[in-house]
Amino acid sequence: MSGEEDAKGSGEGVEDTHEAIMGATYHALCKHGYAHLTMQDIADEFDKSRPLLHYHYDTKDELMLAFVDNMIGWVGGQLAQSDTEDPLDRMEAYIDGFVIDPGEEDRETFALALLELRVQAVHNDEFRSRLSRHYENNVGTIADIIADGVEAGVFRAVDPDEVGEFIYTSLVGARMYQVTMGAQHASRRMRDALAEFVVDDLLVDGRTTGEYSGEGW
Amino acid sequence: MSGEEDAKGSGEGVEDTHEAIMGATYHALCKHGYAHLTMQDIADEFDKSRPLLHYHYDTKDELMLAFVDNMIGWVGGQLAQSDTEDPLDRMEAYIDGFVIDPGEEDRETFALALLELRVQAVHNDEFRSRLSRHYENNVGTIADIIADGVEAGVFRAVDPDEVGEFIYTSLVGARMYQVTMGAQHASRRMRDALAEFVVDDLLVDGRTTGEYSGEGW
Amino acid sequence: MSGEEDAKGSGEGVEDTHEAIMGATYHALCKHGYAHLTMQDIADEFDKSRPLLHYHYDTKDELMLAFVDNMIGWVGGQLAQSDTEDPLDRMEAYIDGFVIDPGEEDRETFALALLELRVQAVHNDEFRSRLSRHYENNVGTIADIIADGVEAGVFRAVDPDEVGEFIYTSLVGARMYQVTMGAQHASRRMRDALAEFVVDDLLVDGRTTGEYSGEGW
Amino acid sequence: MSGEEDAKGSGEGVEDTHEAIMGATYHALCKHGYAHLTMQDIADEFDKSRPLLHYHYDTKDELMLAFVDNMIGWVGGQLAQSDTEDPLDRMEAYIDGFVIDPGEEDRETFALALLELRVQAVHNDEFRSRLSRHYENNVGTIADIIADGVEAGVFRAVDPDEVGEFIYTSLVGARMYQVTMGAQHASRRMRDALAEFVVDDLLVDGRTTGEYSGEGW
DNA sequence: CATGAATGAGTTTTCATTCAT
DNA sequence: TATGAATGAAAACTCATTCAT
Repeated sequence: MSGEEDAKGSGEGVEDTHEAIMGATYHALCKHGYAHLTMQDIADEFDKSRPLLHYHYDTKDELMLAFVDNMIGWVGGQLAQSDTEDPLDRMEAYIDGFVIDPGEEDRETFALALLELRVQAVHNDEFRSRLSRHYENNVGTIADIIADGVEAGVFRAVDPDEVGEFIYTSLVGARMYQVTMGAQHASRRMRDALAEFVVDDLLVDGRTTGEYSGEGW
Repeated sequence: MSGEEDAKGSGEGVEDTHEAIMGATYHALCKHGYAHLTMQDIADEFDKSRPLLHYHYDTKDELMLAFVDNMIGWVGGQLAQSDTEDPLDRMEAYIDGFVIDPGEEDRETFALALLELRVQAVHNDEFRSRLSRHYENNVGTIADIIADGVEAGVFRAVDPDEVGEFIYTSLVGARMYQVTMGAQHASRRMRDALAEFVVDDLLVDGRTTGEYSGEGW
Repeated sequence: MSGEEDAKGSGEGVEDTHEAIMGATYHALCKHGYAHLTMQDIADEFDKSRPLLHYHYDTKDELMLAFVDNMIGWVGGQLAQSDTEDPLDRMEAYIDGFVIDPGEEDRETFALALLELRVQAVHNDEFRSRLSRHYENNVGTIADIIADGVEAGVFRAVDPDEVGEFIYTSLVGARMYQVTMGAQHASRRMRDALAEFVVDDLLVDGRTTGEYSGEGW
Repeated sequence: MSGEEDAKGSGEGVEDTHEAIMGATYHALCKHGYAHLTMQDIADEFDKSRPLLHYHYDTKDELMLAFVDNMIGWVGGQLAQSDTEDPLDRMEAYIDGFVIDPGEEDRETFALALLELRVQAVHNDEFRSRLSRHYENNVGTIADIIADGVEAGVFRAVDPDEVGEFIYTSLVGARMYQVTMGAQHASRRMRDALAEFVVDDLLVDGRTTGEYSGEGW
């Protein structure tokens, strides 16, 4: 009987608690913003006491660093998925991944959290080294898609890194506009603009991305 | 008139002091980041004491709000200049205005300060309303250039607002990548990419922007 | 008998654990000092966890009190030994017992621990009553030696308690100087001075303590 | 008019506050002991707020260090006085300075405070270097008296440093016994014993210190 | 016995703000 | 204006102690 409890109760208990702290940190960050985030704010989003945060993470900095890793890992998991081989489809999936439609508050909130960390990174070397690698991976992912497309003859011969960075930073810029200024649909308008000006331009032959304003490419 | 009030004062002293506080705030913000910015940090960049800041601005929030207005005014002054009528030249000037080359630390620092404020805006309505208008102006400026170009027959018929926002948010995204992650030349690469994929595409007829990688268009 | 109580226990396990805790407390006290001593510090010198300390001693105060008793018992054991009857030899042994030569770090450390407890005693009645008795015993021991010497006609007729306290407090003062201020050899210099000014003076007749600076009396 | 106010109001204001903090620290230290001394305890002995302590001394350590210097300075002032040239009188004054009679609670309290700091010095290099110099001065003072006495032919030829350290450490040992264990009169008994066994022995010729138990030598 | 997890009560420290001058 | 001194509120962090297992 107690064995059963152990298996559930303490088996993953620590990991559960760590996850709970990460979640509490996430919610507190979104609610208060990095600049005003206190350990108390995090504890308030947590069903445990404030000192417990220090039991698991010695300092606030250490906790925030773990949080950065956690956020990155989360995003990394999202991007990895791709169930198709077609470069155009993969590019579509990649770009669509940045679109946040009204009502998707969770995703907007998440994007904001990442943005907050990104700005802190300027003043925090540990943050920067982690996020820097993360953003390079993001650029690398789209660059790989482009490279594959070029090789497959789907895209004209362009520098995958340059165009990849162009697409990525544009998407991030639009998302920031949407998230910080409440510019609704900005990320979707960016998707459409990229389809028209970039993807369409990359396509060899007469293939086009079709209607840009609709859901499908 | 203000001289009348204070016979022994220095006439423009108040304005000077306000300017000095804005400057100190700017330097302190860049050095410490919004999250760790204290009134003492600001006073340290100033040759006056901490209480004097409160003499001029009742609270820190009020000071920061004044600082936001100050920053926006500064930028506004920059963008207004345009000594040509040619839409292509004006677009070139607009886009080039976002390029920050290595060594231009002042401009990078300034972009960072603006970015810090932008992120705070999410949690501060006063900030947001001010910055929101500012960013709409920025988009409006490039949209006007495009509209003029379309009307002049230089650019093909596109929606000026959509393309303007595309260009603007892309530029800001690239600048953020450069500023926060130390991605050198990111803003210049964005300029080149926009020239190739957007401006070139907009041009009616055989006109092109020529060499994208060089200094001139 | 205690084995009966705990069939699967290790017989003297409890005592062993108590001894281990006392040892850990001793090492932790010497390393960190009473003022900064934490239960964690003690647990760190132990191969067991912090809560186990509370299993054996309800509170920190209780543990420290047990530690005081332990320290006193330890010292008591040392002083009891005396394999001679000659008062002069016994006095020599007593005084020499306070000499700590360079390299005898263990004894210096021990003296320091006792000193720390002594100072705490000022603010802790329980400590004081225990240590007070202890120090009275120490004074009593040397007083007895003197009394025996007087009775045996070896020492001239002095008040054993007064001279005993003089010798004892002087030795402790010198040891403190050595231990707290790093005054090497201070305890040995005290031994020599006591031999010259006190013991020599006490001796009846032409007997002298001989060379003071050497090992023997 | 305002000049008058300044001269009194703010002229010595800072020094007054510093002195008040030192005084509050002293009282709090005596009341609670170093091990349990908190900034709050100090503030409680002070008519100002807790943060003000940090305004004047950045950290608790810094405050305590200033306190050590303060204590030493205090003692230094006491010892410096000597209105006679006679070595024997000066030695009498020196030794008597260590006697604390019942009722002299202030002096007992002061001795305790110094003792607390002394024990902390073992774990605090800054404390130790300061106190070490202080104690060397104390030994040096009595050694000088002895040297003068030897030169003047009042004392027989002994090593002033050795005998000085003997006298000094003995006095401190007795005072510690009195202060920590409540051994009333211990310091006075030490005075008498030193007079009988040491001073008397040092005197050349038939001069003696006379009755030891009375006030005069 | 033994421990990882958890917590309440404190401790030092920070900081925006105010006050007396 | 200008500032040194002062403070209330809250911040991060510590620590003895307890609890569930």
